[in-house]
Amino acid sequence: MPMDSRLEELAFEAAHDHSACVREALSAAAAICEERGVRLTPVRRRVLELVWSSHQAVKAYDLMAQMQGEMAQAAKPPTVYRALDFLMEQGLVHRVDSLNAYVGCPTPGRTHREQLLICTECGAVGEMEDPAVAHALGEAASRAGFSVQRQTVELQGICGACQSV
Amino acid sequence: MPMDSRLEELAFEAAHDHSACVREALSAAAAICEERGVRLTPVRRRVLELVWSSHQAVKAYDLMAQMQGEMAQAAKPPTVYRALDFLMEQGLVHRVDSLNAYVGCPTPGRTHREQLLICTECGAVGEMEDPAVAHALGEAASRAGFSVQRQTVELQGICGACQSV
DNA sequence: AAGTCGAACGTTATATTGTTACACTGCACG
DNA sequence: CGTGCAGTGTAACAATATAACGTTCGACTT
Repeated sequence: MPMDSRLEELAFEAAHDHSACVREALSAAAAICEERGVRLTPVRRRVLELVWSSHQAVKAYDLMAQMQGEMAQAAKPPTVYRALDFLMEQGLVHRVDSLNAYVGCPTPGRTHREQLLICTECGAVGEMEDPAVAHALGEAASRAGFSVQRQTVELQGICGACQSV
Repeated sequence: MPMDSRLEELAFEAAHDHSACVREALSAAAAICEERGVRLTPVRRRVLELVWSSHQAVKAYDLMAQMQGEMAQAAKPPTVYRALDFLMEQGLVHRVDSLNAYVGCPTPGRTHREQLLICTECGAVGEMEDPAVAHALGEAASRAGFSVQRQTVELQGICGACQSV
């Protein structure tokens, strides 16, 4: 089994080697930043690592709390928000609007119009990019005379793993 | 022309008799609450009226500011949030997650899975309920083994009126 | 008529989330 | 060497939302 790219299917798999997810996300991020000539600084890298500490969406202030003590000084809000802004610009992290929280992108490196799946039971956040959804949204919007720039699609429900409990 | 139900098409129409929108929204709300045996109290009615003061999404604290002086005492956060919670439960108002703001529902009275259209130019928020979108989302989610309970679909872009400027 | 109950609202305080403004540092580049 | 700029540190604050508890008032019971 190759090491890459089942990342997007793992969010709802109860037991998996999550440390591999983190390693893969960090190394993909490093490669992407390298290629783009932007800097994955220690602060940014640490925030990304903490966002990836689980498949659940993470709150900005929880990141701050976890970074207390490990930086020279305590991490203040701007530090964390700036890192998150950078990571979102690079497509490495998504903001989950319905939760005011942040989740690592399992398929960074290409821009996409993802749809998020949020399990209300276990809190895990998965991601899909369904062409039929994209197409239907585009069609419907254009019938309404509306030109779409960005989209927020978040489905709340129960993931497969939680259904079979 | 009947008085009812073009409400959902008016959000992006530059010039229309908006006072008619407000009247219609309020009378529909009164009828719905009557029928359901729930109370559209003065506070709730006033909040709904203010939410409908335009087709743009309204911030909770702006509602409070507008209600200063007109209530016996100043409107405090719980007053406004409770009214908004009630109006959302009754499907009279939607929360726009990507804006932390609230907008009147143009087609209350039936529950639905709406998709919001948010114009980044004029700020107007329209709403559609496209069966193909609903179907595509349902299909894609169920292929992912995910059982959907609620959905947040918000498209940011430019409305027809703003495109033709 | 008096008692009781619950929904709605008022009040105070606080929690949570995010931004502004400005200072400092260190490295890339001339 | 300067000089500029990206990144970070710091302090203050703004914006959004909730918790906890008290008060009012009308419907219903007795």
